Amino acid sequence: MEQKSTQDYLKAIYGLSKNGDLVSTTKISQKLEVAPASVTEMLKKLSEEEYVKYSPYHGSALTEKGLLEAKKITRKHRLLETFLSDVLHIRKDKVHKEACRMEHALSDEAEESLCRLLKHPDRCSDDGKTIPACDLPFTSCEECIKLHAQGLEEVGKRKENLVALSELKEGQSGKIHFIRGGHSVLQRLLDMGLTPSTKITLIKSAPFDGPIQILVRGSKLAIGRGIASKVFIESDPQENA
Amino acid sequence: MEQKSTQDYLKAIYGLSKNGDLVSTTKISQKLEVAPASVTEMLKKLSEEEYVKYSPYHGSALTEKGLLEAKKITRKHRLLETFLSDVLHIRKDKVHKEACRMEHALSDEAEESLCRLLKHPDRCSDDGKTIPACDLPFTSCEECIKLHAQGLEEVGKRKENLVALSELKEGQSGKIHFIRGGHSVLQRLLDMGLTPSTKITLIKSAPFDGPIQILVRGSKLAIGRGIASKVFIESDPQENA
DNA sequence: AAGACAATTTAGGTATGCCTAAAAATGGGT
DNA sequence: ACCCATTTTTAGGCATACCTAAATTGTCTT
Repeated sequence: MEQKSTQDYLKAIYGLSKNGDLVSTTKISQKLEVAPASVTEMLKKLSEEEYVKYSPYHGSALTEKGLLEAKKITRKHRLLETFLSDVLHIRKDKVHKEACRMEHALSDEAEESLCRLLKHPDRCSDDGKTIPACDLPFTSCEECIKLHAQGLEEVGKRKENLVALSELKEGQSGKIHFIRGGHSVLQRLLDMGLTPSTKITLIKSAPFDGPIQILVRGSKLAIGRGIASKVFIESDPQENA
Repeated sequence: MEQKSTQDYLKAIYGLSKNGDLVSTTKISQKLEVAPASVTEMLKKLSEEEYVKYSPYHGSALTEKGLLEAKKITRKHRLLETFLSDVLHIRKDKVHKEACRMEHALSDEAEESLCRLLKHPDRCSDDGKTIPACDLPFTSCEECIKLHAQGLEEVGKRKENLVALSELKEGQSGKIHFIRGGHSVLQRLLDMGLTPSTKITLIKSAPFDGPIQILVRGSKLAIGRGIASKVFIESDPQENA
C-alpha cells in the first residue's frame, strides 16, 4: 500500500458502498473521474492484494483488510478537512481537494496528534461526515491523552474493524471497544452500564436521528444517536453474501 | 510544475548551491538517492521547462523561475516542519520526512494560513534553517494579518526573488520589499530609516553571526544579523556567469 | 429465447520517473 | 601534451497508472 492511487480507489469504494454491497465499476470511474477501463485494471490489482473482493462484470466490495485501510484514509481525510477548516480557515470550496492531496502524506503519528489537537472530533466540521475511530488500542480518548502525556510514542494498533453504535444495523451485536470522549461522556455511559467490553445487540434504530434501542445484559435500553455515535463496537463478522 | 519529483530536484539544487554556482549531477543524485543517469534525464527536462540552466558535463544552476519555485517549496517544507514540531509535537526524527511528503500537497493558501498560525517564523524550530519569505505582495507581516482579517482571500503574488538582507553578498544592492515582523520590528527598522522601498547596498558582512554594514542614503549603518534576517531585498540581478 | 443496448473488460498504447550497463567527456598528474 | 580514472551521458528497459477503441458479457424487452 502507501500508494496515492490505490488508496483513492479504496476510499471511493468505501464511500460508495452502503453496508457491504457491491459497487459497480462505472460508479467508481465517475467518482474518481477516470476511464472505466482504468478502474477494471486497478480492481484486478487490488483484488490480488486482497483489498477488495472483485467479481468481474458484477462489481466489487472491500475485504476486511481493505475496509480497515479505507477507514484509515477516510479518517485522515476528515481530520484534515476539520483542521483546514477550523484551524487554518481555508475557503470551504478548497478544503476537500486539499485534504485529498494531504491525506496520503499524513503519517499515523501526525494523524493522532491532529486528533488530539482538534479535541477528538466526531465529525468533519466542514461537511458533517462521521470521522472513523482511531486504531490505537485505547478504550477512550481520555486514555489516549493520558498515555500520550506520559511520553510513550509507539503504541500498537488494534486490528479490529470498529463501527459506531449509531451505524450498526438492526440485529447486529458486538462488544464495546472504544468510547470517543472525555470524562462526561464516559460517565454518562457508565451510568447506563455501558463500559468497554460490554456486549450489546442493536434492536431498533429509529429513523431521522431518533434514539437507538439496544439490548444490554438482558435488558432493553434507549440511547440518543448523539452519544451512540461515540460508542464503537467490534461488530460480529457479517454475512456479506 | 505541480509534480512531486520535479519539485524535489529544484529543492535539492537550491539546497546544494551556495550563491548561484553550478551543482554537479552526482551531488544531486546523492541527495535524492537516485541514479546519476536519472538526474541527467530530469535536468534535461527541467532545462527545457526553463527551471534550470544545464551545461552538460559541467553542472546546473537554477534560473530565476526555478529559484522562485525552489524557495516556494522550501518555504512550505520549513513551515510544515515547524508546525509538525511545535504544534503536533511529532518526533524530531520523523519531522523532516513527513514535511517532505506534505510539502507537495500544501496549497499556497494553506501555506499562508500556517504562516500566520505559527506567527511568521524566521526559521524552522526544528533545525534552525531560514524560512524563505512569502510571495504575497505585502510589505510586512502586520499588513498580511490586517488585510487577511478584512476577508480578502485572493491576493496577487509578487514575482520578485526576495533575499534576506543577512544573506546578501558584499557589494550587492537592492531595494527593501518586505519586512518580516510586527510593530516592534517595523519600529526598530523605521528608527534606522529602513522602510520598504529604501535602497541599500551591503558593504561588509561580519563572519560568525556578527553585524552587517550597509549603505543607506549615502551613510553607513551597522545592523545586527538577527534583525537583518527579517529584511527582504529584491536583489539586483547578478552575473552568475 | 433472441436481440439490442448498456456495462464491463481486453488489447494495445502513452507519459513519467526510475534503473543498469555501456559509451563518452572531463581534467589532474606527469 | 597525453593518459587514465572519474564523472556524466546515452541507450535500452521496467513499473505504474492512465487512455481509447474493440470485444465481450449481462440484462431487459418483446
